[in-house]
Amino acid sequence: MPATPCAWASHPRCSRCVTTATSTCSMSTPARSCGTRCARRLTAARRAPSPSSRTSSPGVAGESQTNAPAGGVGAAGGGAASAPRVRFAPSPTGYFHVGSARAALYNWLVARQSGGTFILRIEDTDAERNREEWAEGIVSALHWLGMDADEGPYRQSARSARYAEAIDLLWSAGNLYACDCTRDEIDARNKAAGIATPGYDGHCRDRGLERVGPDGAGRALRFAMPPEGTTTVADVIRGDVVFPHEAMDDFVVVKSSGAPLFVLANVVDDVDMAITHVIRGEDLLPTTPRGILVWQALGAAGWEPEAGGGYPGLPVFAHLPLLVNEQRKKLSKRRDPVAVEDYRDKGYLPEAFVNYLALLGWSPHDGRELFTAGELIEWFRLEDVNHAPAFFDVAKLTHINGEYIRALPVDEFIERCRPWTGGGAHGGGTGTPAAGAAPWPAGSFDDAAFARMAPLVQERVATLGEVPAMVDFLFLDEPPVDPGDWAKVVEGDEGAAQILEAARAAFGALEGGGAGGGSGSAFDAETLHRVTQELAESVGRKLAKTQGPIRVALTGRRVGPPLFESMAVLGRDRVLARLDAALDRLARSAPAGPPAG
RNA sequence: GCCCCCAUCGUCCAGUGGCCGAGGACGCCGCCCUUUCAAGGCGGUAACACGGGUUCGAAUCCCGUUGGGGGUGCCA
Repeated sequence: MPATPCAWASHPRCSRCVTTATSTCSMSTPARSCGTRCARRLTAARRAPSPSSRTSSPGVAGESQTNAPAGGVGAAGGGAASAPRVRFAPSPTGYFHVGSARAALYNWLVARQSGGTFILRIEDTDAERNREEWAEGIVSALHWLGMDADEGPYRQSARSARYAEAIDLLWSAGNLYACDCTRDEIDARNKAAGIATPGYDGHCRDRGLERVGPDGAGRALRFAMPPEGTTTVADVIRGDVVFPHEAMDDFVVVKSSGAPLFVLANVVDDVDMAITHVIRGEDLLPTTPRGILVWQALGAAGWEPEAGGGYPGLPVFAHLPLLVNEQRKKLSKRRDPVAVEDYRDKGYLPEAFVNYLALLGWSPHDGRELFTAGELIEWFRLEDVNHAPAFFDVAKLTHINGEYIRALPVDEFIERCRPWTGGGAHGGGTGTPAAGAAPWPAGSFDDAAFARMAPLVQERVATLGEVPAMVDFLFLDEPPVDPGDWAKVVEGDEGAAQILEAARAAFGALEGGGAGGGSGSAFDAETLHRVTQELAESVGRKLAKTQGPIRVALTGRRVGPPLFESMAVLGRDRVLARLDAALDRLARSAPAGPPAG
């Protein structure tokens, strides 16, 4: 097998690495990327068994098939010659999977960094997966992430005529044969043959069945595999992956209903849409050789792509490592938090989410972990993507989200909170939790009050969804008393009543803001801090221990934004009223009196 | 069963034959700061799966083992 040049078309000087497996790429920036990966691929290629077989099957020629360009970089699909055309091709499932989001991101990055086209194609050939709102959900999730498609969304369900053409063509060319075996029959034969869990045994391959049975029912159509030889997937991330044909069975390409299956529809679309780079999950790697065979069979049969311009060479492939859970298993929707919409609703910022997604399987050479989409586009390299599955770590996502929130200008932070605070109108599009998510009555939100608290809240939350609980005490008539906090910090503290009484007196002596009365001191954070400090000294406690009961009385919880600012925003009247109420409640629930003895 | 992929701290990455007595980040632990909680600062914990080989020298290259994962559908 000849040395294989790097298939990564956009790489300006990759052809330098072609010569031998030991040659070192001399390109300067970024130094490691090209030389290393190409070296990897070359060694992988050397490992591949040399093709030797020949076939007379109805399928395509049985020689070693590969998507590696034969004569140099420029031969790989349209990828090298023109701007890349990448596609994100999810099947609608009712929600947007984080793994899909990452695949979409990597595709989007390749398009953006190369002046290419990012195409969205909904793979809904399966009638069960064909709900309109599901497709809309994909579009809106992509929009939220800032990755709008340049083309599409195309719907496979709207392209059946095209698939029918391809099927007829392949049938005429002898690549397909009809099969009327049932799954049970196949299993029975395999079992009899002593094979545990096998594929199709080729039973109908030479029976010459018609596409339609005597009863008028359609038959499934299988692709006739070349019996010998191998097909090689030249993968940008993994190098050459060789699949012996003898280990692949004759796969079904058309259902008995006449509907096309994944490999067929997927390849027809990629050809028609002139896709140059196929970037998707590693779970599709084992089916890629099938797709390559179909791609080649279609070309050999004279298929004319919708896009025109002649039949395209194979696309460049890149199979991304899977995203896994703590059990190292593929993320499952049943037990793992995989819906992007849920993260959106919890208050994760799209830019933070994208940042984290990018880090799952890739990182810039300088070790930076926080970067803008623009920097990502500039630095990202598909060939630098890791090979091993990555654990989707919500804790780290959350940390990064917190970094992004804290970096926001306060004004923007306030705006971004609107979907959760309910105050004013918000721009729509990015927002999200269901309307009325805020825990207070619609009309009681006070923009000015929230604005005063915002800087303090901003540095205390890691997600926007945590914001309401930080400020709800300001917009509710009664503080939302946490039973546990009340029991521990107020009821459980023998000095609480004394502190509350003293606080009531000290704060009451301050002016409420208007003129007249009081000590002449304003009801502001600085003064409140000083007064509370004095109060603490008078009862012989530290400020930290003193503010506890007051905090719970006023805000209902023992943790929250700084107390004195909170009190200032609350205002003198409400502070005094809540202190009274707390004293009242304490008197009723826990009759005072020192414990005996 | 068969085919394929993968293997550095608990996690995500850095590492591409000597600069590695392995670096960063998240998490965790401790200290500092401090009106709670965060944030921030400082310090700490913790990994090259195993065995062979190649080499003067291997986390790095090769082979094998083990382990994990994916695929094996008239799903995608």
